[in-house]
Amino acid sequence: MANKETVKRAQMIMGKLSELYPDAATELEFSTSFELLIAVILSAQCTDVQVNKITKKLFKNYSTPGDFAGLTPEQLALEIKGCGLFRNKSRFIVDTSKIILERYQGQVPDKREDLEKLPGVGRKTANVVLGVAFGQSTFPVDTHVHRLAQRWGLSNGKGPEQSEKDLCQVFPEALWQRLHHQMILHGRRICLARSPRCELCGLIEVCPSANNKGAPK
DNA sequence: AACTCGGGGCA
DNA sequence: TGCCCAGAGTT
Repeated sequence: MANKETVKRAQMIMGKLSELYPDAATELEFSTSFELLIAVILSAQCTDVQVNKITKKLFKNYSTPGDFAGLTPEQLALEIKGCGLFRNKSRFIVDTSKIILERYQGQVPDKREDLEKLPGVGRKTANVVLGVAFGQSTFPVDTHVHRLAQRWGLSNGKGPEQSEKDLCQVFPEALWQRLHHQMILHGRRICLARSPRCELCGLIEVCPSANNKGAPK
């Protein structure tokens, strides 16, 4: 359990983030849970804007797990160029579509254990799908969220799963999805991985790592 | 634990 | 023009 100081700092951070990024939410556009799943797989190491361009085009020609299961990875690779890692992603998507078709009657599973068995779906992707498509309370932790949790002293550097646990302890459940997006925005714009732009940061009074004083990097 | 995939975004 | 990834799988 987090100590009192940590909880208090978390509350202040939460307040600042809601001022800085009041409307943060997923930018992924989708009309079915399957389309969301594909979009999230495509979004690895890539922006949501770029993913939206690709999925929009893609789903004019293919829309169901059956459609994608009928493709070869090489065929699909041609359709999803532009979001990076396309050979891996096309293989993941074809294999995942086959499994959804054969094992889950064409429906995207809504249980974590099932989602995480799908090729290309790890903890972070499963958390996004569970949260956005199925309305479950999850805190997706990517590299940005993990890094900020360390710098803010809300977690102890034992990997993203530990960050997820710790963040869920100190932040109210109703705000997990929003905080996830707020932290991603802040991580990309201000709290950069290599050289954080503390001079532009609105959380400088609250951050134990601000300007490299003390605390985790 | 380190490596791989890849084109967009940004300095 | 070079560097870093809005991750997950493999070795």
